[in-house]
Amino acid sequence: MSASVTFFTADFSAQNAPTPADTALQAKTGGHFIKIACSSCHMRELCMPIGLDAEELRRVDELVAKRSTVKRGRALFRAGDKFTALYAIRSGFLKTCTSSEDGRGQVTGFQMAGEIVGFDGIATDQHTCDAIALEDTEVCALPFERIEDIARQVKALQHHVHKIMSREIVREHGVMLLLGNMRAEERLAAFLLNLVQRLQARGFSSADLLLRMTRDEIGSYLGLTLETVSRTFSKFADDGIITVNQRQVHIDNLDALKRLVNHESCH
Amino acid sequence: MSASVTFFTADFSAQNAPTPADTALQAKTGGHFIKIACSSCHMRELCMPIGLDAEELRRVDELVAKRSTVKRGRALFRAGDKFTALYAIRSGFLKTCTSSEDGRGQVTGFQMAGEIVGFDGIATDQHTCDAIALEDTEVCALPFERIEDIARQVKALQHHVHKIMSREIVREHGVMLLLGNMRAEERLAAFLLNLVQRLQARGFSSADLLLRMTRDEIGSYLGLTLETVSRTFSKFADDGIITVNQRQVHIDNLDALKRLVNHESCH
DNA sequence: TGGTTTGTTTGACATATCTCAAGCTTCGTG
DNA sequence: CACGAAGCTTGAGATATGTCAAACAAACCA
Repeated sequence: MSASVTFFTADFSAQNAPTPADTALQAKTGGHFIKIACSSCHMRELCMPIGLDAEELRRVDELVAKRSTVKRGRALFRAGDKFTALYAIRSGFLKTCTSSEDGRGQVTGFQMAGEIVGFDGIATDQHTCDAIALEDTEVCALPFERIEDIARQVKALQHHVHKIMSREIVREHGVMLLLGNMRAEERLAAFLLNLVQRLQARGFSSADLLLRMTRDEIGSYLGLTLETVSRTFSKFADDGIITVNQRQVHIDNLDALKRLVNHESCH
Repeated sequence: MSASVTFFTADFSAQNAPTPADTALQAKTGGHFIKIACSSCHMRELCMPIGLDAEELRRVDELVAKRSTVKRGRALFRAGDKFTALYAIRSGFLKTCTSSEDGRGQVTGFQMAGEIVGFDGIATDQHTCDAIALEDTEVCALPFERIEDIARQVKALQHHVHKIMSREIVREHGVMLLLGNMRAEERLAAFLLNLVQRLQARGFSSADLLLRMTRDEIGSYLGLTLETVSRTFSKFADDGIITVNQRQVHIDNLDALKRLVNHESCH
């Protein structure tokens, strides 16, 4: 993955007609000029550094180059692509996955609105993983050179970028712990808890979730086969912990899930 | 882990007597004033951004606050400690490890000279993992606020910091792939190859290596038990791929190791 | 120097998860 | 609407790795 953390995104207000002075804040998308401004994005509280003054806000608003839509199944970028920008997810859902020379693949993360992808590309100026849309997804391209330019002027933005990358590193530590130490039930429980927690932070129900990914993709992320994922879902359902209807999952017993992750059940 | 990538470190030249003008470049360590300057560190090519002009070099030299030694078995920092600085490893060897609430631990990385640890702390201003010295280790403390201040002035340093954090993210993707997809032999082969590759970049033999960590620590990093690690070492030795004498490992057949990682042998 | 601790190796056995296979459901498309 | 493809579930059996145990080696310390 490249990031699964909140940042800043750009807002789309159809009623805002462009003016000549807006040039720096505009982007042509699908034949329409749209105003792009992080400061008015509804994802703002989730993503922006706080405490910016007016001047700083103005600068940060210049971050977004353009907004675009990635159709379900299509790639936002692929391993090997030249790295030019980070992408803030405005809506939708992505997975990021690496693959090794011999063809093994690994889903490294799932990203949702308010999160940023693309950090993997900075190291070598080339992306090292694919970012694939699991549903139609709107993203704002943030040219990385522009991010660096503005970060040199706006201290809060600079620190924000560092925090986000650090969070991504910490997140991956958590995944390593999961992959290295947990058993199938614990992994799936941790996965579900992480998803609902992130959805809840975005105002969604903390008990209902619609999985955007296949059992295979969950398995890849968790280091399990799709069959084990499926069986574990069934087991949780039998135990009355969740109700599963295809990709629709309802959490009936949150505490039981938490206990599973904390190892309090078995052994 | 916090980082396993090269950065900048400070050099220690005992013959350099301090002058009053040196104040900003000095640190008191063990009662002796020592001159600390990244620009003259023997790890420089490994770690510093290149192409700095004289003025930029001067600024970057102000990064290091102090140099200190961490005795084998002692912690450089621990999860929960307040985050104030990154640490450049001048010599020695570290491991970083996280642990979950229920007491499970996971070694997230091994770091050697020329690499930086501590990035995990930026996100929350607290470290989230322990950094433990596996042998007596010299580190340079780089106060993070100072890094950010100078990065705002020196573009090359700013980009360097971003690259290093990105590299760490990419490295962890690799570990995730290893933990999620590989079998014991492949994991250990990948581990050994990674170690010799990094040692080789530091001028050491590409065939001989002295493991600084226990079988248990290797196992934790690779998501295996120490017994499996031990057995796999024995298997490699039986197959004539390596020669093992305690922690001294000689690689007899590098290609065989590479083939193992690339899955070309089994299945 | 000897005794204790820590780390390593190896064996026997248990088991969680994988593999292979079949049947079923849902979704997309012509 | 029907067909095919893709995704999901479940079962039976195989196996890689974990667990437990014992013996050994090395390192450390009094």
